[in-house]
Amino acid sequence: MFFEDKISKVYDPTQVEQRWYKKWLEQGYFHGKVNPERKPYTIVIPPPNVTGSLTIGHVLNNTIQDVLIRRARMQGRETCWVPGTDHASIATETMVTKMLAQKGSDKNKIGREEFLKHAWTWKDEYGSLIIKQLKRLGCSCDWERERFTMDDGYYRAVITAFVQLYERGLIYRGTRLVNWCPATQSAISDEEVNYREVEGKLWYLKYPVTQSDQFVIVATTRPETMLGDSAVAVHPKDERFKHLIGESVKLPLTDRIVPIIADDFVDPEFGSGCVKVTPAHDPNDFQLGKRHNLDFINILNPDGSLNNSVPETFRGLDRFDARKKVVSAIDRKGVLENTEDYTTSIGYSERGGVPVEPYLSEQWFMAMEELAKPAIEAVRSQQIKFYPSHWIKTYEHWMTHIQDWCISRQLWWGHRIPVWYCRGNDVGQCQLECKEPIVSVETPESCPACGSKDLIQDHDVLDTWASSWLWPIGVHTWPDESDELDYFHPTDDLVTGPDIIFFWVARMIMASFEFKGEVPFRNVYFTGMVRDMKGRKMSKSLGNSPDPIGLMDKYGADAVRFGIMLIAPQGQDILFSEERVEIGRNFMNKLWNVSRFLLLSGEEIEVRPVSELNMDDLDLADRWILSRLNRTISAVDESFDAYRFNETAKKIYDFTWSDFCDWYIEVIKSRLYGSIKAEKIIAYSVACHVMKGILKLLHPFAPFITEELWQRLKIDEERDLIVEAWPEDTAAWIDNISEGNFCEIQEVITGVRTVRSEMNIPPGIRSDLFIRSDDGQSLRSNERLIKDLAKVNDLIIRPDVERPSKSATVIVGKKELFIPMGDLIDIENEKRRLSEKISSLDRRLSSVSAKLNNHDFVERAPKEVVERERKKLGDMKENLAKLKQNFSFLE
RNA sequence: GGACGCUUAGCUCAGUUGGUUCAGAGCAUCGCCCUUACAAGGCGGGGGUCAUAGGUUCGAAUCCUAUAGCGUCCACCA
Repeated sequence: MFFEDKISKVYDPTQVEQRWYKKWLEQGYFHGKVNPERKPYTIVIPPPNVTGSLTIGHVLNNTIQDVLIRRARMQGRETCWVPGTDHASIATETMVTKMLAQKGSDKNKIGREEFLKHAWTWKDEYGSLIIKQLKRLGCSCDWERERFTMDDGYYRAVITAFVQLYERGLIYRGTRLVNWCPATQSAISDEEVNYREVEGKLWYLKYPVTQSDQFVIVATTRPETMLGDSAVAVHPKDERFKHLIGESVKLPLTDRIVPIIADDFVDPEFGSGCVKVTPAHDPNDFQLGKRHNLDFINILNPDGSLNNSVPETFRGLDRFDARKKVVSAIDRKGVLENTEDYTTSIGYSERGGVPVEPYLSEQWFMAMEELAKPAIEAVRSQQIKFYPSHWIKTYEHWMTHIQDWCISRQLWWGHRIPVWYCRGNDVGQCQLECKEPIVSVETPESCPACGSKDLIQDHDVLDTWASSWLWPIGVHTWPDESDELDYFHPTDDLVTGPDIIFFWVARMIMASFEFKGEVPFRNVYFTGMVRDMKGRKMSKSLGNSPDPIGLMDKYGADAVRFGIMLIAPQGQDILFSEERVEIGRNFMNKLWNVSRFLLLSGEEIEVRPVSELNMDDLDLADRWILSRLNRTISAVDESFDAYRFNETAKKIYDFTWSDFCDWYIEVIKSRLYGSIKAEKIIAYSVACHVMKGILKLLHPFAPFITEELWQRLKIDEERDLIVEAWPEDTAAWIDNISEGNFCEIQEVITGVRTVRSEMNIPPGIRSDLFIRSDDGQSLRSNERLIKDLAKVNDLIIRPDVERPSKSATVIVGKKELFIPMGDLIDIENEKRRLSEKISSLDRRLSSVSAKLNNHDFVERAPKEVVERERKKLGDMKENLAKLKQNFSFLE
């Protein structure tokens, strides 16, 4: 009877997905234009690194954005989701350097210009991979607006921002102790350092006090830095060492004489109470050095090896080799007092993966305090909302303790700092003025002070985040004003991970205030981290990160999207496994098959819009499902607006599977297969209406399959689903009475099914059903429904029904159901069943009556609650009596 | 050291304002079914003193306090 070729039995996503993505693009549905008639809805993508490929984290993040933008599009907003990629200065440079190394080349050999050529080639080759993958996922980005953080326009934005901040005095150059990554040989920001606990040692060293035979003992985790010591410090009030303050020690190995100083910083309780001070290689010692005017002795080369400031035997050694050699040298000298095991936390370079060095160098910094002020206020005042809100505290803490930001990097791939230095003219005049750097958006032709053309540009590039912090304004036309910029900025929602709250979120807020005078976005949704089932982070080295493309090949993009949305509670980490995607896949298949049913069974049935149906012709089930649909719509809207996507997905899932498929479709089968034309039309029209409502609600989550099914079910004047109107909940369809009546019928059917199942009645065998009920009106008018779904032959509903012999009993509400079973009945089984029911009801009854016997409860609880409990007690007593009576018939 | 989060069925997790519908879902498990959309399915069953101890309340998975375990972030001790 069914034509298998018309619609397959199993949903096959592959060609459906490709076909629809192409069609949507051709129709220009993704592109947003300035349109004063409509309210804009904007998102900017957190630009993935050009070097990257799609991870499960990206799937989660971008699915959420697509869900948001698709719903907004259906709600009639002018949508614009700007995509793009990040040049990822240090990450990309590291990869290109590795690639060169494989070819036997290296960046210093080929020089800056040549290196950048390689980098651009690399970018052109790999940069589009993740973009392709996002398309595969179904992301409805405005691809005509795709940007790259180093394209020409964006470059100009970054440089302009630098110049403006310099002119405001917020960007300055200074010599400071910075986090130095010896692997990439560049400074990095505080945020790019990750601390890890490491098993190390604490070495106690004896430093001889000059002109005395005494020693002071200092403890250190880094003995090699003793080569750069320029003092020993003690606490000023420490009685043990008071007499030594102002004296000096002679450093072993270098024989340098350094003073013993007093400073509150020293904790007398720790170690020996004496601290060696290495101002050029430790942040605390740096402060000490400044306070006490000590020498800053830099002992390291940029690659982490020891330089010429140390005795010859140590020169050129790597810092870790030097440590070993220093330890054995002092041991031989007899000044190694003691060695202890010691766990300490060491900062590692996020990209380089090696321990960072506090390293004295000249860098560019951005003063942050002033920039932070409006940004703090915006979040505090809820002008920007965080979901979940507990991130506010983290944000505020960082913002109120904000440090100046080291923005220069000793790298080549990135935005080269727009600063030039004059090397003086031939005459050699105006040397003084030439010391001022020339900071300019345009490349200067000559020195404004002396006219020399011998200018040299700063070698360094900017931190990646000093470009991506402009993303919301930079992807449009900034620094140029335009209608577009004003129309699409601020954006509505930002979806990102909490791991970049400081790197990116906080800085974007500061940038938009600084350069555009307003917030960059109104809401920030922080996703959780995606982990494996053991709770471990996804990582390449663990091999536990699944390939999203492989998953999409196997299950379809919709299944992947829906599966992950179903398990992504707001702000909670997500334990991912393929099983989740299977749930998505199964649901898509369910959806496919219920549509298949409608398409195949409705071939010759006329469909009418529900609004044109005569209300009086609607069946109880029709009213019920329409009421449920409308409740679902408003529940979906509610959880959507609260950014609770997992809840939203779950509601659609439950309604579709349980209400629509398991009940409504089963219920209407008798009408559809029957011979009354009018009934067919009504049931089928309602079913199609509900189905289309489901497709609309689900479209943001599963765009491909819903569009495909929509096309097959839609009537001519309807548009493509992607731009169809989002469903409105029609309050008029909400029908409490029908819901109550239908629920009663569901209970009767389930009750009968349970008994049949427990009594092992084969499904092929139908039985009669007697219902004793004072109020059987609603049941009687739905006889057919009960008969079909409960496999009943004769249905007798009367207040005075006699209990047939050899029957099983079920109590539903106030009704007694009797199922005559003839010889199939197992009396012992039925006895056990009933007595279990009796004792369980007995237990619940006594708990309710205890409650009602409690004076305080009756006095203090709201009236409705007490009334409810009273009614409950009454019903329970009645039911208990019925059960007991029926039990007695079995004796 | 500071901040935040988590602990509910064998597993993975929902549970928004305390009170019918609060103890739920999926997977797993057990029983019966290839019933003309779907076995990636249908029907039915079993399974939890909601981490622990106190407290608030007539009433707590839900609010408060403490404890334990797990996790994340920030600061950092030479």
